[in-house]
Amino acid sequence: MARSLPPLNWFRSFEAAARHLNFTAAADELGLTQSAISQQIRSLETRFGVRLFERKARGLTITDDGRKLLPQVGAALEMLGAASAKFDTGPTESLLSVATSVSVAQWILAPRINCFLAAHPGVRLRFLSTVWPDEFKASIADVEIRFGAEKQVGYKALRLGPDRLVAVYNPELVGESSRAPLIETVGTSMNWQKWAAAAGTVLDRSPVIYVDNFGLALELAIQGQGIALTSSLLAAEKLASGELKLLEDASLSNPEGYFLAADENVEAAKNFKDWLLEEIRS
Amino acid sequence: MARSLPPLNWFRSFEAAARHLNFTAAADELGLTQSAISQQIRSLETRFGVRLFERKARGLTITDDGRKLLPQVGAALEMLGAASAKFDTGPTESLLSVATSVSVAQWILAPRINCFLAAHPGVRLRFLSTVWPDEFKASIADVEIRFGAEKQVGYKALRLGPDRLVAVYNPELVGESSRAPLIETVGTSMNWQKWAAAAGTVLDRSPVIYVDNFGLALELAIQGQGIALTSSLLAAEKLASGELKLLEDASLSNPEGYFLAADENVEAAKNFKDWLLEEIRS
DNA sequence: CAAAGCCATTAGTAACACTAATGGCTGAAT
DNA sequence: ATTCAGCCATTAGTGTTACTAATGGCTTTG
Repeated sequence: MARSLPPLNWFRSFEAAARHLNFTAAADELGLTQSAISQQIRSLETRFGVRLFERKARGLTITDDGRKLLPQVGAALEMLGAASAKFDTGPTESLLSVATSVSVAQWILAPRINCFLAAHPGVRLRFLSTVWPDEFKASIADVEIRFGAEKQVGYKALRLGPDRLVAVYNPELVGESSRAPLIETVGTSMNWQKWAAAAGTVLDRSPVIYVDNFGLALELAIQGQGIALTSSLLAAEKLASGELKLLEDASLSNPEGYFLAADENVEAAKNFKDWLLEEIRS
Repeated sequence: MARSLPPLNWFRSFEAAARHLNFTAAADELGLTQSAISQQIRSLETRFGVRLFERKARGLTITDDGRKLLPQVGAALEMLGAASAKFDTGPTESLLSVATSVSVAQWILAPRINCFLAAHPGVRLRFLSTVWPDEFKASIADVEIRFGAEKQVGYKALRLGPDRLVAVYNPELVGESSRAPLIETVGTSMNWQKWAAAAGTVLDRSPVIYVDNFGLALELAIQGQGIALTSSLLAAEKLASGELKLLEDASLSNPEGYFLAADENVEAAKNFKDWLLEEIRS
């Protein structure tokens, strides 16, 4: 997104034309003239330097380039359409819904959830897993645990912690060798360069594996696939048990982390929140 | 998409302002003036009838409505950016993108990925994790592993298997007691009723925990949280090692499973596909 | 208290996004 | 073979939009 994007109307016209394979029909659908559609598509083609449609006597055929462009444009338009519409909140059932990052589900909740259930008999749980913050799931859940930066979450959300960025490896499988592949998590402001700077060391290689959540990075480390930059919160038990070790004992404060928010009007949600905060504290 | 969408530039300005929480910084980033940003945000707020930001003396805070809007707008912008970037003359890097169900990432790929990397030195990996099939990630990935039913995936996709629906528990933590909580995975056509019918047994209780992917069900079982209905493909190693046991030795054919598709024009993707099919076979 | 930070508003205008009209090309129908 | 229909491309015109520079208001900081 370094340069400006074409106007949204160009994309809309492209998507409609691709569906109808006919500028005139697309124009009818969008309430424009055929001329406008023709000009927008030509502008888009000029901008991208490719032909998006072949013009035939009775309409269009889409080119390979046009076919490539279509899924993302279609999805983006749908997303912006949904974003512009109001969401319906589904009726809340007696079931406690927890929208949670898959990483937290795997490493924090899965080992401990029996304690919560034992302390609150009769409560049933529904987990809604997310890789990235998911507003739809959050809007229908009673509790949300999301990954992100503090300034992007509500002031009522509490960060789960302490949580720092650490480099971990499995000493049994990787050994003390520092030649193991580097594993980096994308989608955060942290990376191996920053860790190395904080550790006062120099990286002699680039990461080999990129993942999009700290939980998978941690799993790969445990499986001996390499040295992973991940969250100390997630890795806490494995570090305490010695199954994982810190590389260089260096850790970084991480602006992104896991934030917990609960619907204070739902008793079970409040209980869950209190319980989880206590679990992490101890 | 019944009515026209706001201009794309409004969404861009909104996203930048939400990131910076400062119109002036957003303006600098987008190469516009603060005035333009201010007007665009106001126009967007007027259009939606909600306040997206609270204005403070030293910048902004984002409202709940703004927070709701942000992820979809961010994702759509990223999509359109990626779609547009495809037509820039950027050389494709030697990074193999794998869009994969989190369950397969955790249970199948994480323990084995070193074998692939060892056999193909120089290949770097980027994992794009999904809970549900994600067309965007699939469209930008070289390999896709998706959960679903055969009739919903392309004819070229191969099912990973054999894979049946099994009920598993951790004998060490749960013991032989059949009073442990039931864990059920939603989003498939299978459930505890069907399993019981196939096993010729009767359920005397309802599930306590619902999860939305087989991988988390399996994790909960291993952690001793109960008896989980999950995929035999995912559970294979834990069953072979005895860490998990089958309840009643009953298993069901499952119409939903994990399907693998690779871009045959990408050498590394073909290699990955061949490797994974071989791994699962052995 | 003065200065800095930062948003809101106004007036002005270049650029854009469309329309109506016209023309060119191909395929279908006779 | 000829005519007609379908449908895209292009042009000229113009109303609207999207921006800028300038200014003002309010709060916070030093």
